[in-house]
Parts: sequence; structure tokens; C-alpha cells
Amino acid sequence: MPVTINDIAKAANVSPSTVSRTIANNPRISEKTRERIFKLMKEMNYHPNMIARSLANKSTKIIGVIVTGSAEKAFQHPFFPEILSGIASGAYKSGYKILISSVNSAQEEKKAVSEYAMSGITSGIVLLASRVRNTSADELRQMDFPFVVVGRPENECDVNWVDNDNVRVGHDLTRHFLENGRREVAFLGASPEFTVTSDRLEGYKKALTENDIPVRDELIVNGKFVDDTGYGLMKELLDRGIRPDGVIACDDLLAFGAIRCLQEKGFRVPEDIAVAGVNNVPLDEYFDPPLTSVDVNAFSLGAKAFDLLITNMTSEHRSIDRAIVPARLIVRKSTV
Amino acid sequence: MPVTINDIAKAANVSPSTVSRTIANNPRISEKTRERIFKLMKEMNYHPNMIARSLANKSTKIIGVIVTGSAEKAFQHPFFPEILSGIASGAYKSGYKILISSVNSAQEEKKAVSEYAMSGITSGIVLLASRVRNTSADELRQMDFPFVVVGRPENECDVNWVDNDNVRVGHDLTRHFLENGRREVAFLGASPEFTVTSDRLEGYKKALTENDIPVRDELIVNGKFVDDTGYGLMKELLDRGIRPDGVIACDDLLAFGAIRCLQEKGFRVPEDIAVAGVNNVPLDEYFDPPLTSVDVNAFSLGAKAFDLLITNMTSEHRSIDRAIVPARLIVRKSTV
DNA sequence: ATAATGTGAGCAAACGGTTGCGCAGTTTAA
DNA sequence: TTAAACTGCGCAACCGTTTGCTCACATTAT
Repeated sequence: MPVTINDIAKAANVSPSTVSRTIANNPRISEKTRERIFKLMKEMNYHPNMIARSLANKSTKIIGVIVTGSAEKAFQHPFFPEILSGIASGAYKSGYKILISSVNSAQEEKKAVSEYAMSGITSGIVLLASRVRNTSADELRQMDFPFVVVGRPENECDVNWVDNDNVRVGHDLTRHFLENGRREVAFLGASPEFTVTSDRLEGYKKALTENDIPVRDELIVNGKFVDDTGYGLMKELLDRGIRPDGVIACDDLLAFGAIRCLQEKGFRVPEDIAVAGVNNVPLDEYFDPPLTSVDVNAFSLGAKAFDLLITNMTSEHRSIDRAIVPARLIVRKSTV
Repeated sequence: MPVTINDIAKAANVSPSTVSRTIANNPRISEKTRERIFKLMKEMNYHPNMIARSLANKSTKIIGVIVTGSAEKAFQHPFFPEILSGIASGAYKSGYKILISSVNSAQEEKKAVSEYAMSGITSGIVLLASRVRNTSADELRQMDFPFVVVGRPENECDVNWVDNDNVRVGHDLTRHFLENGRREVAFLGASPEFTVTSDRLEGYKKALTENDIPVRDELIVNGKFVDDTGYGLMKELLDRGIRPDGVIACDDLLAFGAIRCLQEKGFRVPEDIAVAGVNNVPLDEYFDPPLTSVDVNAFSLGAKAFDLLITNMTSEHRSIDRAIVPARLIVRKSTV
């Protein structure tokens, strides 16, 4: 139904090739013809068919973004949308569209990846919330398909990735607690399946060790990135008779849950127990008490990821790049 | 590079047509041939090229989602991601992928719409955060392209839409204030360009009138959907010497800002002034005081939108459907 | 005047599928 | 026994663009 390049060609009394070349700004088309054709395109409301173009070009202007986490939950964590808009911002400037898909198992992820990569529908992929051992990444690398993962994967040297220096995030947070006189700092992690958790834990341990404070395993617990378990994890810790003077949560939502639990039990935050989170969600400052957190700069994470992807897509030889996005400790009342 | 239908055909000693029909489960292919071909497809790791398929079919398995609001900000409001995941959830089940794009002006929206619709890249569109007068919608309807808008547009009878009953949302909220003895209830709206605001305002007025309370224009102010202006709007109201005993904000983020302002000025919430918002963002319950809000069921909004879209796409004749998603008042301490 | 070069545009194949039509070979009905 | 119907598959056109090659004509160099 819509007008095609052939319709324009007929109307202009030229061949389809000429119209195509006109659109592509090919210098071998005379100025007269060019103008005549452009005029007709406006008049007839011509819009190029992206599908046909992609088929001929064997490439599209679409990148795929794959979010790990159930379709119902994944987007709702403030962290993802922010990354997403970082990606979208870059994509918009370069004329790329983004195709998103959220999966909730490694298997679904693999399926989505092969659909995106092998069906020719995207010409690059961003993997969000990478698992420690990412089989999709292996597959993509093997088929030489451009992609970048957000979050350092275990096999980091073989893939493009962008991430914060999460060891440092853990380290900085811990040091902040120590500098404020805390000595028994608990660590509430998310699922250890994800690299962020283990990296931050590493930083936590490092900071303790540097300050000659023994790492006590009973102060370290793991959960998932949902708020309720922040409450649950904290409760478990308290029920076991453990009384830290500080709590580092791997996510603000975990911290919120933890604080609620502490307050219910009659502890004062930060007087009795200091609590900090990570991700600096917008409502940290409205919380009571305002929550100390780490701004991981999710937007930049997304933007950088897109940059890397484009570089990888357009460069002749697949190179291995990576970017470390700086994170920033934001001290609020929950820890001082 | 990747293996095509022709490669399979050669390997199986049949014609490409036969392979194609095998994939399409055409009954005129014998069981033997079918099995042989499927086996080869697995072995050779064949994946259909979606682009080619789309070109031949003149249709894709992709729907476009257009978000109004800047690429940097739009996704960050908790409301959008939730709608998005509602859409994604439906899409996933039906094998559709979603292409998202965020725009920050009516003009960009129009551009995105025509790109999506005319380039053949999507076969349906969801418009989020519809303006009162939506020119994109007019254009889409005119070209008979399947789409649905989330949020009732002004020209509602001509388009498919899904929304809450926002008049009722405003009405319920206001009645809640009145039932708690409030008599001077201010209304903090978002930009009147969007239908939600005017609808809720209508409900607000209706409830007042029903209770024989005069509508006072000086109690009604408009802003945008960003938290800072919640503070700003409230401050403006107070600076003008207005002292309401209740504040209805059209969005939780507005309410947060308003409350912060009130507290700074020494007012107690809810004792002096009750405040409620809309959207029931996850952190309402952590706020101090926990915020009364309305759960607009954004996920269902998205899911319903997808349903309507699919119906519209697959049905022979374009019909005009719409869906009202129930909203639910959630009373918390900020108003009682 | 002739050859070499440049200019502007068309032909046709290709991208990877889908599908209407036709055609053998086999089965069923008359 | 012959016609009709069915079965299983191939041929070729088509979807809308892109692009290598060719070609006619005009320009410049020899």
C-alpha cells in the first residue's frame, strides 16, 4: 500500500536505482534529477522501507537490550530504567532503535540472544545484569556478534564490558563505616550469582583487612534484589543474636527493608546501627533517615555501553574494550 | 554467513519452497521429508531470517512503544517502567518484541510514529502518556495503522485507548479528604496538557460540589511531573498566604516535594495538612509519613494496552475498543 | 579527427524468505 | 478402464532496496 521506490521512479521517469542512489546521496546523480526526485518524495509522502533496506544491507539500525529478571519485575528497579535511558540516549543520537526483551532464566536469555543475533533483527546486543558465568556471552563471542555486557562477567578478558569498580564501591563504603568508628559491619549482599555482589564483598573484606579488623563470616548474608528480603535478611541476622553496629546493603531497596526491620526492633539508625545502600535511588533523600548510598551513575553505564557497542559494530576488527564508570559515595544521615 | 533456507534445501535435496513449507507446518509435506528437514535444521543450526520473512510477509512481530518525555527522564518515573513491563509481559507471551523510543516533543513524537509505522518495522504501536490533543494519533488513524494509546485522549471516540477512570480517581481521593473532615483541599496537578490532570481535576471538583463545598480556584495549581516542582508548587501556594488543610497531588513525586516543603515550614503532616499522591510508587510506604496514594495498576494498563493492540492488529476490521483499568485508593498515615 | 576520459543513468542480480500455480504419480470413484 | 481427485513437491514471481557492471553521450586530450 505505501509508496515505494518504484512508484517514485515511475513518477520521475527514472529507474529505481536512480532513486535509491539519490537517497544515498550518491554523487553520480545530477543536481536536477536529485531535486526532482526529492520533491516527488515529499509530495508522494515516501518513506523508505526499513525491512527491505535491512535485507539488502544485511544489517539493521536496531540494537537489542536484554534484561535479566522477570518481565514483571525487572524494569521496576530504578536502576534498570536509568541504564536503559543511557542506552536510549546514545541510540537516539546515532539513529538506532532499541529492541528490549526481559528474560528470567539463563535459558530464556540464551533463546533471546540467539533470536536477536541470528535472526538478523539486531546488529548489536547489550546484556544487562550479567551473571558471573554468562553462557550467552560465550555464544555471542563465538559467533563473532557485536555485544557488550553491563556488569563485569567472570570471563572478562574475552568480552566488552562496562561496569563500576565494584571492589572499590565495597571498599569505599566499608572505609566510610570504619572512619566513623564502626567495627562490626554486616554485609547484606544480593544473589552471589551476580558479579556486583562478589566484587563489593571483596572490597568490603579488603577494607576490613587493611584496618586489621577480622572478617567474620557470620556478618555476611546473601539474598535477592527485592526489598522484602532486606527485611528478611536483617531479621535473620538479629534472630541469630548478631548485633552489628553497621550494615552495608548491596542495594538501597535491601537497605530500606533492613532499616524497617531495625526500627521495628527498637534500634535507632544511625545511632545504634548505621546503614548504607547502593544505587542512590531518587528517594534515598526522602527516607527517614536519608540513606547513605553510592551513586553508580547508571545513566553513564548505559551510555558507555552503547558507545562501546557502536565502536565494536563499526570497527573492522573485533577489539576487546571496556569502560569503568566512576561511582560516588553519597553520605547522608543514615551513617553519621 | 549464517545458514539459510537454501542451504537446508540443498542439503536435503529439496527445493527452498519445501523447506519453507516445512517450517510453516504446511500439511502438504510428508512426514518423512518433514523429519529429515527438521533434523537438518538442528544440525546445521538454522535460524530463520526475520528480516527476509518480514519483507515477504509484509509484517513483523515487533510492536513499537513510544514514550513521551525526554530520553533522559522518561523511564525514570516508576510509572513508565511498570507500564512497560505490562506491555512486555503480553508481548512475550505472543512472541512479539518491543521497540521503544522516547521523545520529548510532539514533533519528535510524530517523527517517531511515522518512522515506526511507515517503515514497516513495527506492526502496531502503543503511545504512552498521551497528550490531550494527539496529532500522532490522528495521523495513525488516518493511515489505518493499528495502535492504542495509554491515557484517554481528547478525541477518544476515534481511537483505542486504555486508562483508569481518572475522574473517579480524583473523586475518590477528594471524598477521602472530606470524610476525614478536611474542607480546604488544594489540588496540585501536572501539566494540563495531559488528560490525567484534567480528568482528576474534574473528579475533584465533582466531589467538592457533591458535598456543597465551593470550588476555589486559588487552591488549584499546575506543574510538571518532577519532584522539585512539588516543592515549588507547594511553596508558591504557601507564599500566596494560602493555608489548605489537605493537598491532593497528581503524582507521588509531587506529593513528596510538597511534604518536604510543608515540613520545612513547620507544618505537621497529616495533623495540620493531609497530603495524598497518585501512582503508589514502591517507596510510598517508607516515606515519613507513609503516603496515601492511588494504585493505578500500571502493569494492567500496559497489559491491557497490548491486548487491545493485538486484537486490533489481527482483526479484519478496525474496531474501536477501550479498557478501563480499576484504580484503588490506598490509605496511609499521610492523610489520617 | 580519433582516442581517452568523465558523466549520468539503467539492467539485472542479489538479500532470504513466501506462495500461487502446475505437474507428475498414486489412489479412488464411476 | 478411464476420468477425477488427491498427494507431495518444484518453478518462478514477488516483497522493496542496493549495487556492480554496462552503456550512451558529452567532454577533453592528442
